[in-house]
Amino acid sequence: MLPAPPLPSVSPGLHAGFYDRPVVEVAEDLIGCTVAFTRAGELTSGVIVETEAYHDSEPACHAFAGLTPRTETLFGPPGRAYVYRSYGVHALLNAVCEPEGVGAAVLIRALEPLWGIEAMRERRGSVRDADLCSGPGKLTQALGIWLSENGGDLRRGPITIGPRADGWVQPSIVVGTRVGITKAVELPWRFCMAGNRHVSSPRPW
DNA sequence: CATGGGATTGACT
DNA sequence: GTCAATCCCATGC
Repeated sequence: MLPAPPLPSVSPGLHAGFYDRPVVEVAEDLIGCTVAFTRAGELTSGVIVETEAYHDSEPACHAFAGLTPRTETLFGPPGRAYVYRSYGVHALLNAVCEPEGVGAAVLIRALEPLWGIEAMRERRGSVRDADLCSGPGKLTQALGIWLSENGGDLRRGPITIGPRADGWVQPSIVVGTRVGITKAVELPWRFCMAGNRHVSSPRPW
């Protein structure tokens, strides 16, 4: 169960040091935090219910091949948005972690919608509400996040990630292996809010 | 410079 | 369950 939702304003972002830690730790701690984005004056936000960690030491991470034009943001300072195109079709949102010079990020894979649900429905078409943000490509579509947001500061916006709400109760978190990759498939670096209906498939329970 | 492979989704069988 | 869409960019010749 989620606590009462925060006010529908852009909450202050998490402090800079939050992201300057081991990426797997940040991935777990981001569960329950809030992503917000305003496009065309319309605020949409949701609670993070699923994440995955990626690190340049393992081959599933884009940064594994080193610093390239694509991975510039990944190797940059922590607390920025890494947004890239997936399968030529979708935009995927990540939070850059660990010190500058280390290529690491948390992929935001699913949200439980909080505000702007009507705007999400308009952008997503006729899908069940539980599927508005139940996948990494779905949530960027629902919030209206595009590649131009790559490199943005997650504390200042336009995309912000705010802390867990007051009264937040730590839920049980289910750990699993990452989705859709072919390398380093065994690493248990996927984190999901247990039993939450907005977690993407395949569900780890 | 040509090639091929995705951190996915939705439509269809 | 299968499969196409669609494009950035890393890799290799």
